[in-house]
Amino acid sequence: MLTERRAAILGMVVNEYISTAEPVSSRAIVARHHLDISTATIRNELARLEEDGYITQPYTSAGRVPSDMGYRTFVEMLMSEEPVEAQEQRTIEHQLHQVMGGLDEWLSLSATILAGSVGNAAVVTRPRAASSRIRHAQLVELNHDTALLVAVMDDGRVRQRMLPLQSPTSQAQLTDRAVRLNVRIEGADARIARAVAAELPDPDEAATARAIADLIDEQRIAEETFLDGLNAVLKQPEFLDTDRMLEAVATLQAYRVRRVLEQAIDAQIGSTQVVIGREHGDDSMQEWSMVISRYGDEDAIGTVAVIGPTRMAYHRTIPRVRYVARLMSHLLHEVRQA
Amino acid sequence: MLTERRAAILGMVVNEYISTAEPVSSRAIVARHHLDISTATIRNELARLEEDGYITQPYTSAGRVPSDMGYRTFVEMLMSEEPVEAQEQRTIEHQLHQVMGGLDEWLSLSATILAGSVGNAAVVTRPRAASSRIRHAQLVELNHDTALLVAVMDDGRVRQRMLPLQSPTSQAQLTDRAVRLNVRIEGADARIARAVAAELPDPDEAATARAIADLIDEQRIAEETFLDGLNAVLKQPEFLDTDRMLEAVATLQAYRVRRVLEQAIDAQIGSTQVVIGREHGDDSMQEWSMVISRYGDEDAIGTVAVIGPTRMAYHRTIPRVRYVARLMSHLLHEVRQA
DNA sequence: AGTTAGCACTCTCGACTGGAGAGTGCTAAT
DNA sequence: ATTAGCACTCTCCAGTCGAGAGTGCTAACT
Repeated sequence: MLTERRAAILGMVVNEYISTAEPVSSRAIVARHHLDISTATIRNELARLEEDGYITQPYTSAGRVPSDMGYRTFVEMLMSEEPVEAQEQRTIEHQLHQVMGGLDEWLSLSATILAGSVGNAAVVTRPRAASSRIRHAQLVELNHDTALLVAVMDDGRVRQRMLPLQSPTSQAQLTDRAVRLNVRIEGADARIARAVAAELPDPDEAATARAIADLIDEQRIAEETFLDGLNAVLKQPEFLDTDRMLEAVATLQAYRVRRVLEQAIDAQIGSTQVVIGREHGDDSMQEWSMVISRYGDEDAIGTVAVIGPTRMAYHRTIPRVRYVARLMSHLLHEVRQA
Repeated sequence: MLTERRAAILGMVVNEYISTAEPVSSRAIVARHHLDISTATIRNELARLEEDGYITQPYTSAGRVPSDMGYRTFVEMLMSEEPVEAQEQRTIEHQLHQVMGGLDEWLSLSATILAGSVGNAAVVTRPRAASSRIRHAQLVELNHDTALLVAVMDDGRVRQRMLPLQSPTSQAQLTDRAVRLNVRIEGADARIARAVAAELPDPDEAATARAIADLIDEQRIAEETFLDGLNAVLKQPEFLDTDRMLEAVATLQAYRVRRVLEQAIDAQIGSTQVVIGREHGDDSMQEWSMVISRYGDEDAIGTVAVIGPTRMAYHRTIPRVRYVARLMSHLLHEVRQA
């Protein structure tokens, strides 16, 4: 049973370990919090906490280190979130409004800002439309047997693909074809676009419509990720031997991270999910935690996440991830409102 | 004076050091090449080479390590390039033809392939048009006071930017405006686009033309880089303490690399440039070498480069960089031919 | 002249050792 | 239930030592 006092002590252990990265001793706890109980009492409680699996010792007679379960309890019951100060909010919003370039730049910048704010790596994925629709298509002549198909999607993103031409076609003819197609296909999702393609008598037009349908599908699936803050993570004391550092670089650049993001796909927008150490299925993620949040709306959903060692400042990270996710929902909304 | 024998010995030292990463001893040289002269003779020659600055000793009575000048001499006079085997060429071309996505995917994939092929990090930059021209512009309604301006450039790339509208404008009106503008502006570079803007009576149309001119400029300047192979470099023995590893990560992610690429801007297309250690102006690049090649044609030029420790397999890297650059020139040509 | 055997000398590197110090668990008293 | 006291464990660091690798120099040899 986790008595109130034991819970309090667990909280102190986690807090202390998060800030010092050193196993926490009974003496450190008493000294730091000016407690009126003795170190021996603390030691008894620590023994119980260890028995119950909340903390472990790296070796006999060293201080205590939180286990995954310890962190989990901390996150769910013990921690008090550190709000994002108005000052910091202004800084972040300001940086984010600097760039009026395009979606990708926003996303990349968001990852950078978030990573900087929490001192760990951050990942942002492109919003993926639940059901993507096309807003507008255009055909541009590239050479005598190829055209470029450019499609603007309803979330403001642009996709392109080369389109082989059966017969030489002038730019004027291409523009004409695009105009005709737009009338029929505007606002269509992939399924409707295919249906339209099937009805079109002209084979070239039909091929174009099918290509558009493909683009819509790709749009729905392609989930590019923007990662930043590698340097920041690698400076954490958990990686101060080379093997671990190499492993860390490999882990962060691998697909695994993406897979975890996909696992969290059922999370609610607005809510923030925390995955700690072994809670990832993946062995190579044992020593990592992720704080994940979704952004967007019913139609298009992306992911913001922070990745770092399990010894992570959850009480700072969680509100910051949530804040950035909310900000990005707003940004996305600004672009998408038709 | 660099006698013939001394040059040969220098070559052996460099080769040996490149493959073992250990200071090269007189005995190792004799043993490896079954020479008919004694280690003492080699030692005398090594002493002369050191006197002349081609090699150094990490500490008294250790083996010899090439200096920057030693590598330079090796690259220019001693090395024999290892050609890219037909088999490897096929593999690379095959991988590169897998993706028919878009320019960016090609570039990113090229960096990955090159990095894998030489076991070091690789950087590829987007081709930058010497003078960029627009091929086609399109306006798409986003909401009542914003439109999306989409411009297809003559190298097939697409740039976009949001365009504030003075007064509510329908999609039909926007399309109409785009058609009118295209007539005047197709094939224009930034300067011409500005001239057209100045002549247009309608303020909205003029604003659009100016925005197009800005996009053309951005296109010319924006030089996005694709980096891959971080893991590969970090596995090199020169980084097996954490400080150096961290430094390496920082160096590779910093702008410095980009600056060096810009320095090499006057290089001929087709030629390959090697910058070794202190030859970079930058102190933080002391221990790095780059093999740089340009690709493209008179109109649009990009850069391919490999970055690694000065102890780099130049004889393998140089032909591979050259080969990939040539390949990318072809690819670019395929897209650009109008 | 250039080459080479022989040898003393230098420097690194890994293994080993021996406290010092931090921290615990246990026992017995409060 | 709490606590003082103490023996015990384990890490970490600094110092030491010897083995080994490699050189430079000298003197003899071709």
